[in-house]
Amino acid sequence: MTTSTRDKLLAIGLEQFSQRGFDGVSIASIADTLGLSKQALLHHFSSKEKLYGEILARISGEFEGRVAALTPGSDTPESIAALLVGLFEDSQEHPQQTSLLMRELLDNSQRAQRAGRWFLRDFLAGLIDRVHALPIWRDHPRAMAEAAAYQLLGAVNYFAISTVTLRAIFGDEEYAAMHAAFPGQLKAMALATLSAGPIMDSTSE
Amino acid sequence: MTTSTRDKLLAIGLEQFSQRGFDGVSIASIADTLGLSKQALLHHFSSKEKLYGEILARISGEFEGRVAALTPGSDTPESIAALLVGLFEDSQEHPQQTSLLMRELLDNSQRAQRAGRWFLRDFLAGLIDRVHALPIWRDHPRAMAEAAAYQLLGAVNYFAISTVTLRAIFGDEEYAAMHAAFPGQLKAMALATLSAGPIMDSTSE
DNA sequence: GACGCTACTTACCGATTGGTAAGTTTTAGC
DNA sequence: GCTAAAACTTACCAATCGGTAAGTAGCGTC
Repeated sequence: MTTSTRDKLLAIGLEQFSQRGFDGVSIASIADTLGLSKQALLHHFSSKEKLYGEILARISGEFEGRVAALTPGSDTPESIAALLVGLFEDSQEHPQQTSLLMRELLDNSQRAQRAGRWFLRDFLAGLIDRVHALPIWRDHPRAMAEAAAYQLLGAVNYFAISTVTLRAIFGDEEYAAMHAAFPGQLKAMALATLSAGPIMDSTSE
Repeated sequence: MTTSTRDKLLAIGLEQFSQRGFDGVSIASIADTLGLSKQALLHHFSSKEKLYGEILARISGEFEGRVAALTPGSDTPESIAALLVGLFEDSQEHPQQTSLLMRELLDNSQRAQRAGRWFLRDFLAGLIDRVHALPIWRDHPRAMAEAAAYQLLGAVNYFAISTVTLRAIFGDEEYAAMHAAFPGQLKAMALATLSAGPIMDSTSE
């Protein structure tokens, strides 16, 4: 059960980057946590960007892997709702990864555009495909399935990064109750939305 | 229509902080954009934290003000759905503010906890109250209304910060279609969720 | 036991950071 | 038109940033 220094650096990097962001963390801080000099870190990763890039590549890989594992064959509102609940559980098990990906979303105009790395792309396309393949959605514009899928995704991810704030606002007990109610409500919302199908809104903006 | 230097600094600070975060922006960069020295900035705001704090205080104030203005009297699923659509439109009109508040949510364990500033608190409590006051929700635990309200809020805010990424993934046309479909789908999802009421889920985790 | 490789260390670098000190220009009030 | 405050400037500072250079300690291999 000996973890390599390299892996420890990746783990601590994820922890610190997820909490304070790329610019908020110095490589010296990461190395210090392990009792190493920052040059020890630079020995394993030639630059700060490389370290961050590898952390990001790993978690987007894990993310896609977990999502692929969750995917069953048939497509019903129930199966997609179950996938979203699975996604919620994932986000709770890996809060640091969820936070880092959210930061990446906020920073996208700079880092990801340059790196050409869009971790969301394949996953999102798959999710939307499955919604759009449902009988009720099939004959309407794909954009409606996109909007609905992204709304459901947002419901999950926004909650996942709000733990600290919600605990502070509501207190531990109330937060625990909210957390317990979340998957059931999520399932209900997903089912209601997906079963109802797209709505041609008459009130335009 | 002469804007004071102070206000210009606040505006540019918001722009830059929302894009690159607190640690990603130097006060020199903000001052430079106005063609001023960084000490000119420090003349108006005694420190970087003070500048950031005032930006945050202003937008959370504006945010609460706009929400308060949106609030009608009666409470129906329709009125709450309309409020959420209004919130969506707000988030599109003020993307920088939405991004900064999202960053604040991610950083909460450090900055806001120290400052004791919880911009979400009153707004969230109000939103939840209104959901929980609906006849279908009234007799069930408040935690269920909390979960549902936060899910709907997440659907709005997550989309609002994803503009750059979604444009890059889907292209401008597809994004425009998705954007156009969003408010209608949001309204549908809110209506379906709020009208259905809380669901006592039999499948526990 | 010289070899090379991996895993580090100390020493150092220029650039940038937030912030202080002290002065100068501009504006407004009387 | 003197005065004082407000709005700046240049000069400077210690600390920290990411990164380079040049080692050194340990370790298996032949």
